[in-house]
Amino acid sequence: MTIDKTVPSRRTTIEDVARHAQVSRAAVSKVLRDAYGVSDDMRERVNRSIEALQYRPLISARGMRGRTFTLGVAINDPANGFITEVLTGAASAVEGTQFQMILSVLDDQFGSSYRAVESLYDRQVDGILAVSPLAEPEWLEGMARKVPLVQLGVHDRSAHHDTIVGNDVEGIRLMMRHLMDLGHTRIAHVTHTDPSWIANPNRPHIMREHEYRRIMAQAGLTDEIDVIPAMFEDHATYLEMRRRFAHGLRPTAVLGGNDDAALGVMRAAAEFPDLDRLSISGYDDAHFGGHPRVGLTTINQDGRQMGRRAVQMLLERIEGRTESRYVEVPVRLVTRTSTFAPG
Amino acid sequence: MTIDKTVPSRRTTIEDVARHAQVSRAAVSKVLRDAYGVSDDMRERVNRSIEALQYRPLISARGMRGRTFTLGVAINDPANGFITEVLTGAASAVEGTQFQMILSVLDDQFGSSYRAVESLYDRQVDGILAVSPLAEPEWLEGMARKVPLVQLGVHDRSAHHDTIVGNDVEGIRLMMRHLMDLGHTRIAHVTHTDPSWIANPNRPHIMREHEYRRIMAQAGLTDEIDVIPAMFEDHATYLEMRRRFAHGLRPTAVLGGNDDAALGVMRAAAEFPDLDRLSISGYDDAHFGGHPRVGLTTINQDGRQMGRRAVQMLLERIEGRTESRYVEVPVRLVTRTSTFAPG
DNA sequence: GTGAAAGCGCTAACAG
DNA sequence: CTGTTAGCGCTTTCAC
Repeated sequence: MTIDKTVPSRRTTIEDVARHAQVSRAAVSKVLRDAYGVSDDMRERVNRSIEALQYRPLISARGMRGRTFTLGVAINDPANGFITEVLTGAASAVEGTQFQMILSVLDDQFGSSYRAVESLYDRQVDGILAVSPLAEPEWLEGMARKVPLVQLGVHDRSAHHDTIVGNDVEGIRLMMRHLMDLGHTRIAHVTHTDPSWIANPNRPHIMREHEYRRIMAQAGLTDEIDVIPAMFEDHATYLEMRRRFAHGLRPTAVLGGNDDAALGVMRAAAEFPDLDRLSISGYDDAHFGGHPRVGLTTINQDGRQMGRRAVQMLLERIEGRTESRYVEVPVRLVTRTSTFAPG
Repeated sequence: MTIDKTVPSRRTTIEDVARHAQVSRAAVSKVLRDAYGVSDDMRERVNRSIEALQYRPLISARGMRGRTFTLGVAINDPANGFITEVLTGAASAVEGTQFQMILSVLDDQFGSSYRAVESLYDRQVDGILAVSPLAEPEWLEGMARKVPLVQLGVHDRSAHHDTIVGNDVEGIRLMMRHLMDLGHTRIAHVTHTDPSWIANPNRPHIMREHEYRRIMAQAGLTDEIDVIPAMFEDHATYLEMRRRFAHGLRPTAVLGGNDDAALGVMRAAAEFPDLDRLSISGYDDAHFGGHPRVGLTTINQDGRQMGRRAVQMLLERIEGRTESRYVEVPVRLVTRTSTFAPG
């Protein structure tokens, strides 16, 4: 066992730096914040001391007076491919700024984002990015009055927060046209219908389902409408689809409410060889669907770009913008086929 | 535009609650912390006021004196399948406790975990879970002296932090035996060799590579040893493998240093039809490899379980345990084949 | 069983 | 240009 040298039991504080540099605490604080009114000589002395003492400001203490330089991102499911894309984009936008990003994951049994978002608020973040929050619009607006907030995914406008969404109606339109052009009429739609979820017509999956129903009806296929309830998660979808396939259900195409759902359909379909010609498509264009063996046809809404833009908007709000913005990003159809390679 | 009712410009504080309940601030604080010395009557009065005022304690202020009830998890890449598994497990272990989990993502160009971990420390978390941290062991040990810490992935022991790892040596052994039993001799290994990474022989990928080399040599296949450098990320692996395949490199089996690398190999292989019989295997058993169309043979080390155990160990440390623990979880070979289903 | 008061590390007036 | 000082909201002795 080696000897413990330099065990700093007490954290280095601004006071220590001030003493070391022979200046006042206020002076150190000013250097830290790049505030007005410090001589070059002083700045250098202070910086040297900061370096020497390995000083790092305590965010909690900072937060009690001013900013924490922290952006909070609330997400529902870290395993979801689209969310991963958003996070990657968000992280790239934060990089190089003085802000640090922290994530809070939805963690309660009620399937709501309240705790995840509140927990960020309690931690004094300077701004919140709520990714497809499971919360009442009014509640979110209330939060937005207290802290700069950008909401991603849900088509709710507010004068108090910004919103960035994909064009879900257009996305479903593109996909349905594609499937119908291929000659499909028995098109089923897998979506999330958990009743514990917030009933909000502006949530993307509700908009997608709505548009699916509308297009089917308009094409005279009302009788073929088949909305399959499953979680937005491939295992639950797999179980539900397997049950249905086993009961003889035979759509010619299944449109997943998101890519994970589509993957679950594939899992189930793999167990029914007579389903060889089933068309399976998804929504979101998460990374995984692009794998050559999967070759998922889907709708791209550029999650990375959305995450990046969202953070930019949030930073603008933190810097003082008050008029609210509503951004709808374009979507495009991505058609793929699976390339099989054994091994 | 609706009228803004109830815009609480100032946050509700413990002072407000005390006034509302007609007690002292200290009394409220005690109720909050379930501390000793409060009458039932008082507790109820206070709780009613907390409810009525929708009071939520400010974590920053709490942190300045006591705990923040926050667990910080530092990760390198949110898109990595194994990390996702670990997070899922960690989240399940945090659920139901009074702690809240926040994540910090590696975000610097230098490919080091210093900022991610320090940022958690600066935010006064009560404990840190460092997932495969890219940091000098001594540095991490220094952090561990200041805050309860559990390290997951790297085979470094310390008297100051706990460690939980998979049995990487055994994992590679299982996989190599499997491949050799299938008759393979031209087995290549894809791994991460970025020189900017911390050179630590205890990092899992280094241990895996080492064991791969050892087994090849022992089998008299020294000349066949082929370590392919690529990032642990499927795109980079794809590019490197495509280049190699195009140059005529034809191993009969490729062992990916992790699943993502294996997926990248598959992507590249899909472009070379004459590679039909190439055996591709991975390591980690991330969710995606189990998809029937992918059917990746890999080594399972139960990331969820690891994440769950890691959080449990961290909570124990926070509660006062000081003797350090080193846990190695078992691994097992998972063989799969891809089931093709067009669509 | 209860409350007054000190202080955590920092920022922001405000004096000098 | 620099230093003094008053808090931010909470927890924690320590009297009562």
